[in-house]
Amino acid sequence: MKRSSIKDIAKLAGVSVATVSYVLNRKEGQRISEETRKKIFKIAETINYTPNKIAKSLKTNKTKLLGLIVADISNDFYSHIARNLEDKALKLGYTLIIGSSDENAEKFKKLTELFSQQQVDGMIVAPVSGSENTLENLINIKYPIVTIDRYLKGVAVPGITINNQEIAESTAGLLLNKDFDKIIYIGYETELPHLLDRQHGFEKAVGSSGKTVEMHYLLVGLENITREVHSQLKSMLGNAPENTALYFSSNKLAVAGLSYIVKNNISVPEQVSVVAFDETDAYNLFPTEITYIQQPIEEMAEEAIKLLDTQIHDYTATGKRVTLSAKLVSRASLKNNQL
Amino acid sequence: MKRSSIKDIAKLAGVSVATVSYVLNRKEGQRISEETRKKIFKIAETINYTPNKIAKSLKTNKTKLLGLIVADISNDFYSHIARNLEDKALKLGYTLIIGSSDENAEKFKKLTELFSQQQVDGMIVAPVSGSENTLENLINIKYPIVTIDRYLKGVAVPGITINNQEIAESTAGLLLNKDFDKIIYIGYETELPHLLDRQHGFEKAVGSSGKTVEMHYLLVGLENITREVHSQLKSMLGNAPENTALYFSSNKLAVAGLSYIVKNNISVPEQVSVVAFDETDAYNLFPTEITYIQQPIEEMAEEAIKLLDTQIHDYTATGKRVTLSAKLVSRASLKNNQL
DNA sequence: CTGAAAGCGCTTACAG
DNA sequence: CTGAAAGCGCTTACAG
Repeated sequence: MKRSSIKDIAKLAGVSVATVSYVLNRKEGQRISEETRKKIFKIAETINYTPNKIAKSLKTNKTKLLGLIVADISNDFYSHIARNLEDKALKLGYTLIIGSSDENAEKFKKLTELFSQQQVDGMIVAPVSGSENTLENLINIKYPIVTIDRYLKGVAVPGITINNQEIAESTAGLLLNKDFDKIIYIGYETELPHLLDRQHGFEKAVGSSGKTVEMHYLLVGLENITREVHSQLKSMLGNAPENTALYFSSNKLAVAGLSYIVKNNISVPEQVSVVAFDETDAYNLFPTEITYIQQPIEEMAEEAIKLLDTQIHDYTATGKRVTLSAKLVSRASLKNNQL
Repeated sequence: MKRSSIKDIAKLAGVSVATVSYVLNRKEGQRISEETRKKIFKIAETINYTPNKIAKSLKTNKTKLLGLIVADISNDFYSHIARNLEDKALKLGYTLIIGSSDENAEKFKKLTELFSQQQVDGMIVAPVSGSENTLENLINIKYPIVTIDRYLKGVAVPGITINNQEIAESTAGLLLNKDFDKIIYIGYETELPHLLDRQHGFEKAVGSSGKTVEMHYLLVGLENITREVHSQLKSMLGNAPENTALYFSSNKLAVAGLSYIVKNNISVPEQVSVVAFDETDAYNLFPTEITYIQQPIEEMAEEAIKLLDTQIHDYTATGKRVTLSAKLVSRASLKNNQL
């Protein structure tokens, strides 16, 4: 594979590489005569010139590359985040490098190192438990970083979050007002603040209601989440539950839980009402339309890129956080959902 | 953001940059005295040195970056492909840049240009209709390319495919042998060879059986696939279908179709048997376990990376194609599925 | 209106 | 065992 360079064009046009560079970068319209401009463009086209951004990057210290670290790109939520980020990034001339951390702090660190070596202009990350130090080191050297979805306690880095606690609290309130005989909460056992926020919001509503709710916590990143959820539901619901509400704090948990419901012919919302955090196409295959909490993914992506771009051009470690609002999409899986 | 360079280390260690480079790259174990080696490593660590791969790339003409172009990264199938490619690539020291073409030849071309400017060492692409020229130009300059999932007619480029025609034919044969009163095929109206292969395989089996099958074709990349499939099924199935079989040629079509079935309380497989190409988590929420054709995604990713790596190290435009086998996962949605 | 030259951070033959 | 030097393909003050 042989690539042509600015030098080749210069030689063919009988001008200096400087001139070629000026023309190709469309700088200072008046600088170069229209004649040479035309000649240069034509030659560039005929020899099929593509600029070497690597060389440019070395000189300008900008790569126009952005690193994205998610927990797992094959997860619905993150692949949609990635897709939206890709679009927004492209608009500002950035290209995305994507890596999956697998909820592993060591792998997370490796990815940041990799990205840093590739000289990405900035990173958008969904940090994992135990990656506080990694993030802090990046902040210390003023590497432009923005968190998305998640954040870490005590680490002052700009980022995008949603109103986790608030939306969980109001949703819980909705459930508590509907006089269910039993409310079951299926969430994660985790240190991740954004998940704890959701949990605390839920608990707060429960506390002030004076009612009891069965809370169940599963480990984040569990191998066989489905089996785990099934066995939990089996002991809690049995085969003939009545007037019960089920709250899932992620779409993965919801899919696992709904598959149990389907397999056991439990009817929704007659026997069990269901509310879930986050959406997924899978809901469409469930007999009842699922009530879920919808995150503003496109907006999150837009704000994340905007915030990162700002950091790149003018680094100020303010730890500015943007909070967006998730909303409850009320559908048939929640009884009397018009109330 | 201030980064330290090899020069900083050289100065601190009182040696030349050449020496530092040799040590850090662990070349020729004997060359440098153990003493200086240790000193250099220590200094590198204390000043937190990260190599600038951009500079290295400029010199070595290798970036260790791979470009991946899929139709849409938020699509289940492609996000899983991407995830597996990411893992395999990392093992060989490559990092993935990902872009979505949206089935748009112009966007596909733009992405290849972008990747080429970023000097990716090679590309893994799922080409779109109309991108023959783009691919050919890349091949002409001997850019290492591997196709995955799809391929294009008349373009000799190495790639990974599955036995599309064969698996579609044998699956169709299975359906035709089960004396359904009606068999309905829902596929795509497309020029994409891999999809045509599937269609032709299906048609071949139908032809040799002497039976009739209702074939329906939808445009690839349709905006509202769900509505379209619903309206098709409404006219073909009505509300009380009997002894009917439904074949979907992608997971997206299947999800659309199954949501119709769910909403209309049609029972599977009692009234309608269902077979789909490709899988998705969503199947878990459907009351009956879905019979589907499973592609060997991990193996496809492994072979793609291997093939591309080979091309990168020794370019020979042989157009070598690797064909892997998809297999039918037989479950309850197909009546008498033990036969 | 245009060119010569330095320099971005590395690698690597070559010389000693 | 180690260093001086060229060069990868660009950009950009500076000089004319």
